[in-house]
Amino acid sequence: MTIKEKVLDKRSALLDATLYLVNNRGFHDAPMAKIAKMAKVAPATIYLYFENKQDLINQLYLHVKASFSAHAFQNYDSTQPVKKGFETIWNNIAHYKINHLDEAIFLSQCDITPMIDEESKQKGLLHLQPLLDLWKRGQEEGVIKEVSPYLLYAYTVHPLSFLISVHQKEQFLLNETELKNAFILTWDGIKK
Amino acid sequence: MTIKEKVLDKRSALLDATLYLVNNRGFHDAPMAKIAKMAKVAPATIYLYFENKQDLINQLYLHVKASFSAHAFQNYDSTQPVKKGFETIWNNIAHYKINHLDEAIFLSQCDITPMIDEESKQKGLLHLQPLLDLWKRGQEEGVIKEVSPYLLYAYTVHPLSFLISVHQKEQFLLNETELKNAFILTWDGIKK
DNA sequence: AATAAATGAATGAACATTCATTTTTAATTA
DNA sequence: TAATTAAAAATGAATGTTCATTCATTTATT
Repeated sequence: MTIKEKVLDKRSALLDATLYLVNNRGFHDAPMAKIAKMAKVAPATIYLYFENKQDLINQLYLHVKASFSAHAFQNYDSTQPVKKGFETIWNNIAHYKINHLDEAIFLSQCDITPMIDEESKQKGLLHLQPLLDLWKRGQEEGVIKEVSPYLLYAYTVHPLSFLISVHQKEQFLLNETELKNAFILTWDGIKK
Repeated sequence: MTIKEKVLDKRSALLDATLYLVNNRGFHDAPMAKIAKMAKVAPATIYLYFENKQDLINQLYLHVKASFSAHAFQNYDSTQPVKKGFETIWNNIAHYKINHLDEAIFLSQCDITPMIDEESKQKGLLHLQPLLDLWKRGQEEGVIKEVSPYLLYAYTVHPLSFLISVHQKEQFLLNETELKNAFILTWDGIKK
């Protein structure tokens, strides 16, 4: 393991521990000492990698958001037909959430609570541009309803947050069958 | 003002203050001292009305959830046609959220974060039964897709949480026109 | 040997909760 | 009605704990 890897390793362990604790106990019950212990590091070491607790949370948010976005546009080709392209992105997002449950739940928390600086949140939003572009093209082609992208997002991507949350609580099993159903509702909602 | 009113008044002021602070600063940054000050009461007084901070939050949750549910089924008549009945409930919910922004945002936080006991959350869920019954009837009549109520909820009620959150941040104006659009997406999603 | 990274213990602030008193209210008596 | 007393409600200061952050040393790396 190179030096750089070792450093990243420690930073990474800290981010992982923070994610876990914030998810399971909430921001109010994720003390630095616990985070350090879980990352197998002394409390003071956190401050070599992060300015303070708020900075740690902000950086974790941007880290997870970046990983999320990277997955979202895998294999996406902006020349595909609108429905096909949308299906690709939507499925990427759904599978990212299912396979990275903790990250998905953390992001949902961030979207809603005042845990993250507004500034960091704004940074996190930029990633979605290709999806907005696709929707615009869909509307120009008369395939997608002429409504605000906020509505489109609310009715296509956001429902997954809820489904993931009940899936995690084991109140509902979000398997491939249900995912197919979900996509039908998604598409029926926004198609013209 | 009768005695009973006075007592309820203080309890009420405490619930209001808690709602405000948790919404704007987060659970981790809503100290009992601040809550007391905002409710114009001494810190110790809180403990006459609530066991501890967790109990205060739990009771606030149940209080808001009850008020939400009361609104949700206003003027709802279970003998109406499915679409009509659903539209009534959905509109009630939408208008409750728009007219009680703080309450709506607080409920969204509760749904996602580990702020509230699972037990209290379960209690809060019971209120939705009439909507579940309506969906069941809709499916029997062949009007609504044969999918899990979790999916139906995710694609009809849950999107409002997101829309309210961007509405509150003034990134998007959720007025009557947009609400009408939203209902079209809602219905197109779940109708057979 | 010099530099960088990591540590554990120490610090001081913030916090939830308690408790000894004070204040308010209600009930009783004159 | 006014005076007295018992009970209830409310208080502000005090307590003990938890926590984020710092710092003087130690350990690892070059």
